[in-house]
Amino acid sequence: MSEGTESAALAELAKRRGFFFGSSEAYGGVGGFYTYGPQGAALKSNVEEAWRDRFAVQEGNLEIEAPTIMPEPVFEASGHLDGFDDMLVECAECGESHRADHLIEDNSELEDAETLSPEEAAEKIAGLGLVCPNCGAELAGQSVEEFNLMFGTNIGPGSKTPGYLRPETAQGIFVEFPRIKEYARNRLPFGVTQVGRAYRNEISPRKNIVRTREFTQAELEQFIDPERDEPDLSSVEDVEVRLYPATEQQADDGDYLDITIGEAVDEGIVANGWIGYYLGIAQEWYEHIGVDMERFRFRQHLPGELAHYAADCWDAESEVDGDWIEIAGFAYRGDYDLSKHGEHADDDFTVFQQYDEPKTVERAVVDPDMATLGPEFGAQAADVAEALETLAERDPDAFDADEVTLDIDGEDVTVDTDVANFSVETQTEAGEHITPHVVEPSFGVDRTVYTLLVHAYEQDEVDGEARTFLSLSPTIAPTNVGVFPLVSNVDELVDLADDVAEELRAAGFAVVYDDSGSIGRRYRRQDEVGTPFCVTIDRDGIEGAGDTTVTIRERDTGRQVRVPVDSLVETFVGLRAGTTSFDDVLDANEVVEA
RNA sequence: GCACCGGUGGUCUAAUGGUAAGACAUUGGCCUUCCAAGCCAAUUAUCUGGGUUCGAUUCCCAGCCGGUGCACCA
Repeated sequence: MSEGTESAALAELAKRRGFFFGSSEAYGGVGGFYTYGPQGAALKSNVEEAWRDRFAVQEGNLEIEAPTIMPEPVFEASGHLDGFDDMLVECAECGESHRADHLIEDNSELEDAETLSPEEAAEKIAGLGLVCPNCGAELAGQSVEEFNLMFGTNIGPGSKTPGYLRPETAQGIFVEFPRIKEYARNRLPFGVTQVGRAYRNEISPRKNIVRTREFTQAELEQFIDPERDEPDLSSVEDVEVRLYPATEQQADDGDYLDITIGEAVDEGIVANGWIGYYLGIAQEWYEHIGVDMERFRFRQHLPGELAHYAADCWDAESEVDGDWIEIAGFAYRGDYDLSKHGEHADDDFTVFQQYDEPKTVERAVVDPDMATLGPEFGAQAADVAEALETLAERDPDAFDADEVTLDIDGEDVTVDTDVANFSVETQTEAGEHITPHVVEPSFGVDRTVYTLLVHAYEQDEVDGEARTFLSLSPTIAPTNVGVFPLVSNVDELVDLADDVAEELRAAGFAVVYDDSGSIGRRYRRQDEVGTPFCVTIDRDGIEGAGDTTVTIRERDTGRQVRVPVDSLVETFVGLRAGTTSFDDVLDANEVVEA
């Protein structure tokens, strides 16, 4: 396919065949929201299930499901609210957008420009005669636009409890960390996954389901002790990946690096072993579900591209119409998330790590005599006691004197040293509280579905007629099997086809039964939704001596094989799981000549 | 959000200041055939609002939706 037409052709097919289409079209439509039709919903569900199996079940990770709405303080802690009141002003000359509040603060005495209304900010800009930092043009007269990337709402009656639709599923995991760590029995490392919706009020949704305002993420937060926990790379060290490191992107003749995970980690190209581990798993998973690995790469974020908290980040990218789209991100987030919640929330976001050997330490402690401090200092007594403890840790020598001087709310207070009951004790420390670091593989499910569809979209020619088909993997194809009586006016064929469809459905397959029109037309319908196999019941199969047989047709090649009807379920179980290939079925049965 | 372009049955296209044509698809019937067969019939459309006009799907304005570029994507 030539560039630029692939996604258009797919969008047309997606609408017509029930994969996805714009939502609420009956009411004029709404930007950035899509509805998955029957085929799309099934495909997406299969992708999610495949992800869940690989990243939660196979890894022994813990899956949770948190609400999509969380109260405001969560996002104060996470930093998502910072961008809430951002004001943008666009230069009419060069088109560059600037943060209006920052411009004003940089050029005036004002320090809280963020609190201005957009109208006030626009007046300030005009009043101060501000110019575009990029090209120097006057900004006066330009309107100031406010943008909120989070959807806000109110929780309960009235508007006393503001809340937001989560802009990423990750916060649901971080916020519940104190309880999850208990569930995990306080033993690092452990991973927590969540598949769910996230919401961003995008300024400009684009490229159909690639950037929407409501989307599905599959996220994994791997919690580790950076001092102790190393991933076991043995299962992925030989996995070959195509890397596009920052150094190559910056080089004039930058190129991809085809390399194994083991080498990439050894050579420090992928600096963190955990990131390397998940790149390897992701590589295999994408291949398994049918991403075209010739149109796939891992691209490292450039230094300027990194979020302020991320030490390193790699994106999985797939190629569509000549553009690369981000379909997953693998970020080393350090202890940023849990530290932030630890500071803002009441709960404890640390894990107690026991030392291999308990440590013996000498520690200066005080045991203030409150019976004396209470009457003497009244309401300040507790502060005095606390100040004594702090002083003991910081400057034990101060207790050598007869009295110590403390700073209580800016006031010097003198206390007899005796009252403090100062001593140096020998203590045994069994371990320490650490804030776990986070490695975050985060997958965009919708973009993965889109990639699968685009990469599966193929056209060929059968008997001089163009044919369109989706070469989806049997593992994730939304419809597993089409079942057709060759003709619809022979009761024996129709009855047997009904029985076959029913039996396959009972065995857990998504089956489409179709007896309308010509057989070729029915094959084409299934080709367009990527149904990998069709079963046709014909006269040859039910007449004459011997077992009743039917034919199975393979979507991509049109090859057919005649198999006993009794073997269908077993055959399709193998074909769907990928443990049997169609060639295996051909070898074991009678091939039908075209 | 800005700029440019576009919006006609389910889909893809045509045409038009005088009430919309075709293909494919869909449904029913005939036929019964392993790759979109044929024949007969049927269903289905001018994005929304305002303006100009005797009359607007057509021209103008605004909005909505989509595409592309810019910006944004924490």
